[in-house]
Amino acid sequence: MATIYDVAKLAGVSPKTVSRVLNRDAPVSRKTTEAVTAAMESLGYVPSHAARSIKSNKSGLIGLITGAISSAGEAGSPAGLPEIYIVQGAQSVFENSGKTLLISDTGGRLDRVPGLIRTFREHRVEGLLYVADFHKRLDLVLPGDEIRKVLVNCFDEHGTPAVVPDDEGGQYALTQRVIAAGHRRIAHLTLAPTHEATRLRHLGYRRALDEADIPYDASLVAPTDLEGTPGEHQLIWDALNRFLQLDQPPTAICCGNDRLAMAVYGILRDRGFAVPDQMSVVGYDDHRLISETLYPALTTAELPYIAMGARAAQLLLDLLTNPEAEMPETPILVGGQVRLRNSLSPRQDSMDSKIIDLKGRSET
Amino acid sequence: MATIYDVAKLAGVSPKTVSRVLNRDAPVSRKTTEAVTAAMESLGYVPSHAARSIKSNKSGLIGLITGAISSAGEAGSPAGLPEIYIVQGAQSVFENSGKTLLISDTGGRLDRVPGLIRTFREHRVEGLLYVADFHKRLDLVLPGDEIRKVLVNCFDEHGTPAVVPDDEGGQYALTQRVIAAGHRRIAHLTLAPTHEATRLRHLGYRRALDEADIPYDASLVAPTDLEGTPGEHQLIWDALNRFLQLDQPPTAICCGNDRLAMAVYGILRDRGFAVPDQMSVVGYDDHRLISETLYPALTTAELPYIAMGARAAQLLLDLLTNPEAEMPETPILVGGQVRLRNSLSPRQDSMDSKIIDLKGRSET
DNA sequence: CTTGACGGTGACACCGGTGTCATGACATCG
DNA sequence: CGATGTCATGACACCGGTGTCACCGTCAAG
Repeated sequence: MATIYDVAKLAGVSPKTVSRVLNRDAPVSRKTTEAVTAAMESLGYVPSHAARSIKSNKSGLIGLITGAISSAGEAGSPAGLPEIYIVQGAQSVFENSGKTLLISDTGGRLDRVPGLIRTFREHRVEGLLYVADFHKRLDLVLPGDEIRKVLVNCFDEHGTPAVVPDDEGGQYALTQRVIAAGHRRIAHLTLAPTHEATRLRHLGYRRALDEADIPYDASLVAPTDLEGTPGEHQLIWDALNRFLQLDQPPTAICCGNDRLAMAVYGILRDRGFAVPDQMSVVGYDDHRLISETLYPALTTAELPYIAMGARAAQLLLDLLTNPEAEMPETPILVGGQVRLRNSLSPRQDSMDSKIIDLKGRSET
Repeated sequence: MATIYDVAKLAGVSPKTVSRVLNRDAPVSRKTTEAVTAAMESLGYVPSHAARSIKSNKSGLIGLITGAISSAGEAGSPAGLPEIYIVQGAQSVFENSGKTLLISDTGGRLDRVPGLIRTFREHRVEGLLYVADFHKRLDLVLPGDEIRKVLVNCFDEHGTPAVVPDDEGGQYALTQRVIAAGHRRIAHLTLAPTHEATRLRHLGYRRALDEADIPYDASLVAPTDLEGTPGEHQLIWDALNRFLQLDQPPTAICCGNDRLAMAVYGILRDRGFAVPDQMSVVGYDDHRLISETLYPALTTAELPYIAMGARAAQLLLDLLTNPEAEMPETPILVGGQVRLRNSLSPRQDSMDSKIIDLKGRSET
């Protein structure tokens, strides 16, 4: 690989002058510039990032740690492949700022993190993004203060800057839409109760009910702890069965995520319920592979992964550029859209006239 | 960030001795080693990759170009997010060889590739993987011979080393299983005819039919050109409708991928066909998010993305380690498993007694 | 005509490691 | 006991760039 000395010799100038042409940091005569440019061209010269960075002490690298890539492969990963979208959002922001992303994945094993951090430090990364596979609290041992860090899709107790989805607000907005369609018996088939998202989304669900003066009914709520395990279909089947045998069965079901909704479609139809005519179903995530392909297409709340990645990248850049920038004390919430599709239909059941209650009520 | 000089001063030795302790490339007394190690520890010293690589002229970096990350975000990406699995497979191999992956994505725009290559060359990457979003031929302008390249999930006309899925063999094995379950009227709902995978899988489908002496019936084959477009459901609906109105309708449907199978589930049920009792359905890809979650779970052929990524990484390492290594002339085929799940059931239809034909016939 | 400013250029040191070679202290061996 | 070899260590140059400073013209202002 050609060096700056090769270029200098070929152009008949000093290396420093070549450097000046490269960086345009001092006046160079037009004639010299042309000679140097021609020499670079003919040698296929590309400056060495390594040589630059030892001198400048700036690597221009950002480290990103994720479990997405590996955890995606094996069964039991609860959220599918979302982290990739986060990476995408971050990529686009960094690319425009001349930073290069160094991506490593944990292979799903947290004990690999120290090794990855070590590699990052060898490369003198300027900042670090840690991306979790689903919204969670964690207690990682991340490197000291010399590297700026931002957590994405997770948060810790030490006040590390973090960007997370607005699960409460998302479920609230989605449930509002279900209510607006006339439903008042709305089931909530949640994810595992230990998930942060489950807790927050349930709060949003209840807030929407409260605002519509719909009494909360615990018998309309069921968790589906297991994810990706063989017993999962049975668990969902049992939960649905309980809903359907209630005196006043639900007319709509909010599912913890799109994947759950996909399973619910199959089971409902197996039991002779048409979606959405006899039962409306909504999901969460807007995992398009599912939400757009299911028949009928699924109404769902967007989990704004791309925006989260971009927001986190922007935050990290701000922290790097402006050392005095105030670190956000609490996680930054990123909200998503409600995607209305065909799986949510106005309530057909005309026996129940309580729908009148809803009229005359304007949005809060 | 501490340097080797800081460590040397603290330990009371020369920088070169610290270097020896780091690399264990010359004998160092136990006492000195301990002093140096302690100094490194207390300073939090990590050697600079940049300084090492200018001297050694080896970066230890591998560049990977993908459209996965970005193309995943927008609608219309045919294959979902598969490239990530390829990245995973490659990651695991490189990690064990001390290589670090530099990942860039095209944002779905091929015109960005030259810029990415330029960045890679600045970083002096030793090798390059190009990962396509689905099996295709392409004609990329990749950098010259100084960088070793391997194409993954794609191939070109210039004999660039490539690793691709064995679509023909996969569809063949899958169709064999469908036949073994007793089906003889087997529809094939393909992807867009322009896809390489479509052509190859169709060959596999026909080979399996031929070997079982089942005559090929063109009326059992329909393409679904559009993917991810609004008219898609309608197109699938029409194709299924034609199948079902045949004199001898199919008892099993091979779908071009799992996504298509998911849509077929919904439409079949809408029309009152139970899966798999009245119609067996199989997919392709083994996209677990779909195949394991659909109800009933989907029989499908694995698209061995992880293995492809690993194979490509291994090939690239071989080419790097052994400069004389022979470059494979034709793309390397990687085969996958058939995943048997509940969507394929033995043919129930007892009116048709041709099933007898199959008895007495042992596998070929 | 002298002086100073500025355009244009090169010599040289330095960034943080590593390869090469030299050196001193011992241990081994004939 | 001197020659030789090994262990342990350091001095120094070098990798490929860039910051600093000095230098030489030229041209305009005083």
